[in-house]
Amino acid sequence: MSPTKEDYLKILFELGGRTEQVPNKEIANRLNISPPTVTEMMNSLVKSGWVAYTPYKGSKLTREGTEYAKKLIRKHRLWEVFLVKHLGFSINEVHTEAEMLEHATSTILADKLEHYLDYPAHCPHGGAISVEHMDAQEVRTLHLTEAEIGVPVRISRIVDDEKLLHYFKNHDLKIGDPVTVTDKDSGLDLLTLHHGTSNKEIQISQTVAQYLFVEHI
Amino acid sequence: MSPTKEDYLKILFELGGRTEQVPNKEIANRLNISPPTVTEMMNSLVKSGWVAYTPYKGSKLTREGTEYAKKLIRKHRLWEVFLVKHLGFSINEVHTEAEMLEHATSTILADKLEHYLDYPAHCPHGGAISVEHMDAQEVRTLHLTEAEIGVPVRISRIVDDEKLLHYFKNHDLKIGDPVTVTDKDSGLDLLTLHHGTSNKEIQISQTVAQYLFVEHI
DNA sequence: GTTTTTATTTAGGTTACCCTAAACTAATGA
DNA sequence: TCATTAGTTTAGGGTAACCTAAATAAAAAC
Repeated sequence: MSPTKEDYLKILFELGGRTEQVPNKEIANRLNISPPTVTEMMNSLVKSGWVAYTPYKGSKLTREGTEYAKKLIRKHRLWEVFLVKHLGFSINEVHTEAEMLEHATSTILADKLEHYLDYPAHCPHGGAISVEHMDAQEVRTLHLTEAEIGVPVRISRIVDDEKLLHYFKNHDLKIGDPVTVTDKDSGLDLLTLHHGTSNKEIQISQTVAQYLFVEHI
Repeated sequence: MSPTKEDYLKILFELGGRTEQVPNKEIANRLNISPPTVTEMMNSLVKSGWVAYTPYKGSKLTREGTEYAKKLIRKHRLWEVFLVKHLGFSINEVHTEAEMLEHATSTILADKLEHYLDYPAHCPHGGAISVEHMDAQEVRTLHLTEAEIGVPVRISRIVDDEKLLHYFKNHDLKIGDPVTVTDKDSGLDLLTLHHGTSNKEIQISQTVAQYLFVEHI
């Protein structure tokens, strides 16, 4: 498996490719790659058994593909913990570094690293590290956009993407913060929150809010 | 720079490409690649300024190429220290892991890692870590094959290659051991040593002895 | 139920990195 | 010095991963 193909599997996972068919365009957007290249790659991933692909519909991960993606994400998150806790990187810096390291990490190395880090439960962005917990976390958590108006929730995870992390930092939102959605305006793509700790009103775009995960308190 | 090209620079450095012209065949052998591929790659490395290449003669690193190679070797050795000291890998296992990690390591990451490891002087195979020490080490140390008969020396460095490390382990040779060359037979490709710590006679092939470095005691 | 728009695919092309077979240089040795 | 051999290069070819432009399919809008 090449780093390139690993990236496709991971993105597919992050876009919900375990349960739903992910359209080519979304993958193309995320990876900054042209749609024809995605089609080509999907055919190749189908041949090696990682992906089930329906032309004009989209791609889903096979069971093997899902397992592979989870292992990659585990490696990614383990490195993030190491980089933040031991090397002193800031949460916003680690994504790019971990993105490179994950492809250069054998299973043995990941296991030894996990032991060294004393089996952390979550990465600095709140994502579950153990392959078993990843699914459980998915069940418990919901997208901020899905939270009901007036129901208090707690931010439990942020999809780790450099730009997104900056956006949330600029809006004073971080993991563990209690928030309550007070208004949703789809036309303006706006979501209004009451921020529990600062007691302030915060407005963020719904598009971006999709990448914030919350849990019921 | 691709990992592939980085490997070419590193091998060139290890084969003495700072000072001498390294023939294509040696590179081809080391990387398990066909000679025409090496020619092609050298032309490409010349174009980007890393290598000076004389057709039919061989390749030398430019100053920039040498600097680049040293930085890679530094990253490699830093990871080896981490893998052995903190993750509990054995000396023989770390080479392959470090070989992958080095290409995925930014300068910032290497710097932070070095700080975390408390600025180690040598990798587990005895190789100098700081770019400045690498040259100094070269001046001080000599190939075991160059050691004079009867003059006691100490093993200071082993080129870290999986097969070589196994070979030396099988012959009970490790870093720090005092040895004295008692005989050299070029016809049989044999080198006979008196091993200071065990007080035994050890015979190893001269071909392999080229990868053992020693210092005068 | 057409038409228009959007998404996807096909076709054809590029670069990086690898290969083998054949041609050519350079070194060796009779 | 000329022939043989060892090493290198040229020629031609392959796959992976990207691209753009054009064709086609599906979804949305009228």
